[in-house]
Amino acid sequence: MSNLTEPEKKILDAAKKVFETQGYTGARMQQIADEASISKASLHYYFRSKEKLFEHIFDETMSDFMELVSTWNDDSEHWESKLRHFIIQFFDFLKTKSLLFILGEINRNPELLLSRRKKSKPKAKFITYFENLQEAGKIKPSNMYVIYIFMHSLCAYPILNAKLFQLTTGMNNHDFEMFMNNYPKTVADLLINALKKGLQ
Amino acid sequence: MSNLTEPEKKILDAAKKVFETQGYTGARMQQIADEASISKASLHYYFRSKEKLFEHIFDETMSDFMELVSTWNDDSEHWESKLRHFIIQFFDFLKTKSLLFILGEINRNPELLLSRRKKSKPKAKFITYFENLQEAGKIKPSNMYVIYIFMHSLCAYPILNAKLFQLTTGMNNHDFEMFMNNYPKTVADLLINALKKGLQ
DNA sequence: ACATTTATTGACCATTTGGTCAAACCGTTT
DNA sequence: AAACGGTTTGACCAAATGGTCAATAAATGT
Repeated sequence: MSNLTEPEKKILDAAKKVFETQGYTGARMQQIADEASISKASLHYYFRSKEKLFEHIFDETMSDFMELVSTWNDDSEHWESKLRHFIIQFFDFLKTKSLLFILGEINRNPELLLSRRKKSKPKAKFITYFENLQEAGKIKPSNMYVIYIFMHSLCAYPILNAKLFQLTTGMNNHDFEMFMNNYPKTVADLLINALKKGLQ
Repeated sequence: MSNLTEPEKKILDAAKKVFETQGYTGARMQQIADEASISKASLHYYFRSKEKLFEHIFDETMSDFMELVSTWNDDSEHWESKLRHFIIQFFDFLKTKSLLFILGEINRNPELLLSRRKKSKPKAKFITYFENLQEAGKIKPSNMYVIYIFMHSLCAYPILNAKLFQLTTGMNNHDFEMFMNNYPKTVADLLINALKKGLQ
């Protein structure tokens, strides 16, 4: 249950849209107000400054992202189907949220990460999960940091870079969409194969 | 041999630095002028407007990028060492040039790609190169578009996302640097293995 | 019905920012 | 040394932008 009022939600939705496409410096308070169908003065009534509003959006997007990637509970599901489910979920998430926004803002102002540091776990649950499986002899030895980074890269980059991939491969929108429909399965196959046979 | 004068080069270097860290909307003409140690009026003397200057930088960065990824000449080198060399080269390139800048600006204004479209090849040479190898029976059948996207993702994303990976894995700067030193070899191994054994 | 608090907004302000321009500067030619 | 073309810059401008505020309107309490 959100503790936000209706107008606050409306504003945050509008702000998210604008910040994610234009970035902090490119976003205009007037545009956010228009998107939320209120006056600029009202916008300032609810959120004191552009900076405060931005922090809200950034923290929320970042928080959603961190929550997803750190969710790796040790339930009864078999690791293989667990991994497949996660990858599907990850793709759905990435298609909605703008990871490019986060990366861009971190690049612009690396100190943005400091506020998040305290709230994050020291080691991704993903890594300990598979290290445990490995110690139990259920999968072959691999550097789980590598697997972790492989998974993220293979999932995130094709979405961030979709336009450029279309350009360099010569695929049109439709072909690329078809291609991407089948892509998550391909990624899952590769990772499962790597885990079963070991990377190094 | 560049056909640019000395002051033009100095300005473009300064502008590149500013645009790549701040983005188009965040970049300030005054900051570029300061970085190039000239007055803002001089800056406008050489490049009529911020837009013109931006187009120069964007096109140059984009052009360098396209040139690298489309360079895949069919020389005598064995495909395996060729791939290893390319990956090393690709990493070096990505560490220098700001791909995040390009992706961010394309996201902000997708029409930026239209100007580049005519100059790009319809199909990356990488893909035809390996499709030929496959037809010659030297490697196992794979979808080369998948291999292409895998390679790009595994190379580019860990560099774009370095800060966030450090945060979620709990590695410090030094550990992450050590890790990334060995990473290109790991990527090459994976891709070569996939090509030798076939993906699907 | 009246008073009080909460929302909403048009008008306005100070600052920033991309861009201009006339004047000064400098090396070369005549 | 005067004239000339290219270069440099301080001073300036118009537009854009984040933010403020007094006035008004709507909701809420008594």
